[in-house]
Order: sequence, then C-alpha cells, then structure tokens
Amino acid sequence: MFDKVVTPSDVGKLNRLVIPKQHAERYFPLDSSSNEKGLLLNFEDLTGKSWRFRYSYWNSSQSYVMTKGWSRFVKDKKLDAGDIVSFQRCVGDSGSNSRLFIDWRKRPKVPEHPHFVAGAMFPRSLDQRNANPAMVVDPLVIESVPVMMHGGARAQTVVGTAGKRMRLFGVDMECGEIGTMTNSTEEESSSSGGSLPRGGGSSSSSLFQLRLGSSTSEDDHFTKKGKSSLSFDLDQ
Amino acid sequence: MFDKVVTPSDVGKLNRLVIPKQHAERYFPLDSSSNEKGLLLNFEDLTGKSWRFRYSYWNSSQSYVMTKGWSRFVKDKKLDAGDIVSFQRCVGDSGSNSRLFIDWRKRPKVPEHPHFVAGAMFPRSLDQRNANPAMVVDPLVIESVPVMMHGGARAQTVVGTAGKRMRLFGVDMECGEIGTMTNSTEEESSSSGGSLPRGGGSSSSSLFQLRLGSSTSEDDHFTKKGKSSLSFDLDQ
DNA sequence: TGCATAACCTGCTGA
DNA sequence: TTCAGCAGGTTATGC
Repeated sequence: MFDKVVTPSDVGKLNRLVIPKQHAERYFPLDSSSNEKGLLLNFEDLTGKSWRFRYSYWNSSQSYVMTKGWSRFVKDKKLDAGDIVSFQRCVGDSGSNSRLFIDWRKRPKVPEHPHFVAGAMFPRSLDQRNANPAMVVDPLVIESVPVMMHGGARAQTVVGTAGKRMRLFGVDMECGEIGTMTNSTEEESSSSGGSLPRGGGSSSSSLFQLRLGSSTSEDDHFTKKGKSSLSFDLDQ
Repeated sequence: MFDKVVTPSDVGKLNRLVIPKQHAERYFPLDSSSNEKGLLLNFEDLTGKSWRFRYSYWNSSQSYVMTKGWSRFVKDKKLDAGDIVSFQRCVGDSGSNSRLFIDWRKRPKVPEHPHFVAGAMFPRSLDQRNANPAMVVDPLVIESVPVMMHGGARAQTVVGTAGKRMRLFGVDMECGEIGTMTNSTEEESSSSGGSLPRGGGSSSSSLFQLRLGSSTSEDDHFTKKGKSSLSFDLDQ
C-alpha cells in the first residue's frame, strides 16, 4: 500500500503514528457515521508476530492516527526517526478477506557524522527537535539532481557552484563538487563510496557536497549522544 | 480518614485529584451497578465553607478521582504540589448521618538543599519522578525515633549506628548521631537548627543525620534546577 | 448570541 | 497493579 518515513513525533513520546491523509483515506477509510471511535487493525510482521493498532481520526489535528499499540511496535523494532514503515495488504485465498502486513527498515545508511554528504543532507544525527522530516531524502533518488529540488527543501540562497555557501533548511552549508573537496575524511569517503556516486561519473558535475559545520574532534557537537535533549549550534 | 500529599498533577491543569485506591474503596465505596457515573460528595472546611466534589472511577486509568469542583478548591486554598489534604468523617449527632470534612496544610518546611537532615529525609527538592509521597515525613513526629520506622520507609539495611551506612528508599545513606558530623555546612546547620533538635537534647542519641551524597559545590547535582528532567547519582 | 477560554472527561503510557 | 502524567475531545462559562 504505502510507506512512511517516520517523524520524531511518530517514534517519540506522543505514542501515535500519523497516517498521511491521502493514504489513510485511500487504504483505511473510516465510516464517520458507524465507526465513531475508530477501529482496531490487525497487522502481521515478517516474523509472523501480530500487531493490533487502534486507528482513528483526530478532529483536533484533522489527521488519521494509529494510537494504542503503536508505541509497543516502536520499542520492539527500535524504530528511530527517519526509519521507514511499510503497510501492505495481501488479498487472501478466500477472496473476500485480506491480511494486513507491516514491515519496517532502518533509514538509508548515511555517514554517521555527515559533515559531508553528496547531494543531500541527513540531519538525523542532529537535534531531533529541529529536524524536518522533509529533509530526509532517499540517496537512491538524488543522483545528479541538485539538492535544493528535493523533499520540500527550501533554499534561501541557491548556489550551484563549488565553494559557495547556501542556506538550506535554515542551516548554513558549504557546497562543493564531489572530488574537489580536499578535507573529506576516510569515513566520509567510504560512506559516499556506497550508494552515492563520487566524481568521475557522467553526472558528477551537478552533485554537491554539503558541509555541515567544520568540527572534526570526536568530542564535538556531532558526536554527542542523547535522545531528545541534545542541541546544536551549527556554524554560527 | 486519610491524608494525601498532592502531586503536581493533582494541583495542575488536569483538574482532578487522584484518590489512592485503598482509601477510595475503604472510605468512599462506589456501587458499580447503581452509581455508574460516580456521585457528588459534600465536604466542609474548617471555616465552615462547603465544597462539593464529583467523585468517580476512571476505567481508563483504573483510579478513583475527584473531578468537578476540585480545581476551585486548589485555587481557593492556593495548594501546591507537596501540600497535604486531609479527609475526615464525623459521625453526626443523629447517629445515622455523618459529615465529611476536608482540611489542608502546606507541605512541611525543609531545607532547600537537604544534604543533612536530622531524623528524616525530604527528597522533594530532588527528582519528583523518583520521589515517593510516602517519603515526606512531618518533622514534628520524628524526634527521637529512628528514621527507618517512618512514613512507609523501607530500609533494606537498617543500621542505627553513627557512621554506618543504610539504604533507605533505595538511596544509600550515611548515618551519624547529631553533633558528631564534622562537615556540616553553615546552611545545613541553620536548617537543622529550625524545627529539628540538634545534639544536647535529651533524645539526641537516638537521632541520625542522613548524608545524601557528599558534594559541596554550588554546581553539583543538588543545586541543579529543573522540574522533571533532573537525575542523580547518589554516593555511588 | 457567539466566541474564546477554562473546566471537565476520557484514553493511554510508563514506571 | 496502581497511579502520575500527558494529550486530545467535549462541555460549561464568562465576556
């Protein structure tokens, strides 16, 4: 049916998962007259374990949500913001019945300390409170496409030239063509050598590196742990 | 009948007072069949003013609560978390009738930074999440009585000898007779010089000082501010 | 009378 | 199991 990249709120203390309205109304329609209190949905994960979520509509926020049972799933699967949950429906043998499945995967692997990320910024190791879900971009789709075109990103200053600065998602960043930056570390090199193409490719000239901050110490802001109380000053 | 040390929620925006189940079922039994929606209880305070509270059972939280009318009482009496409300029943002259009374008092005055408290520990300036209301002991009743006998305290190791250690409320503490501790600070001295007797009294030999931690800096755990996110490592 | 706010009610989680 | 705490929805109330 559909996937959702979960937000910090989806896996946080609110104990609810917001179902995007278009998916909710298409795949889990609620009869407003008969199903006043929402309904219980039974899902099955790939291990065969059953998960029952209460599904309802919140008038206050005009949104569809999974509530009861959801937090257990988050804890059991150790979901973090940016991870992806996938809802699937399987039509059963009997025809009229269908089984619901839920699956999940960790968010796409990105450098742990993403001072440099080709083509996209992944703010998940930064302050979750300031992270915008729209910022999480699947590396598979960003090849050869300028960053500022993606995921609801709103660049205040769009500069496509290496060495220039731009402000993206409210964060000051430095841009450079892949292969021209000289201070990329081993870790960053190996990471961008993964799913992201590095210089020499046919489309390399339209990719950026985005530099977030300049700290290299192991004890800097980027390496601090903490679930929700962590805060950062990025390149101020 | 019973007292309750009110929690932040009891005097906050939830506009309800949770009645501990054992007291609720003993003193305010609800007939689940006839009184589906709870009942109205009339109390009288010491000024003769009448207070009517709705009293009911919440299935969702499995708890008994005073709801309607309670917030007016909180505001009128200026109740704060830690204050004590007292419910009393007086059998009337007619025999069959009984009058209900409600009384209240401010929480016992304790030192702001209670590193040393004679005869009792007052953890309320510490992390509220870990504080057990049973730990609040009225200073007036503790003279010459060993600490571990009071207020629902459960000492895992009971040691009545100065200099020995004990574990009370899950906290490791050091015990000493009053007057024998040498590193009591000025602040602590003046505090214990208040409502609590210090050495030289006729019963001083049976009183303790309880040492919580050993930090004296102004920047230590004990002086940190914060409503609910504070946590401690006590004498580990 | 209508709106904005407060009070009240319910459901849920986590310790 | 109890209950503190949070959040959201609904009802009452004052301007």
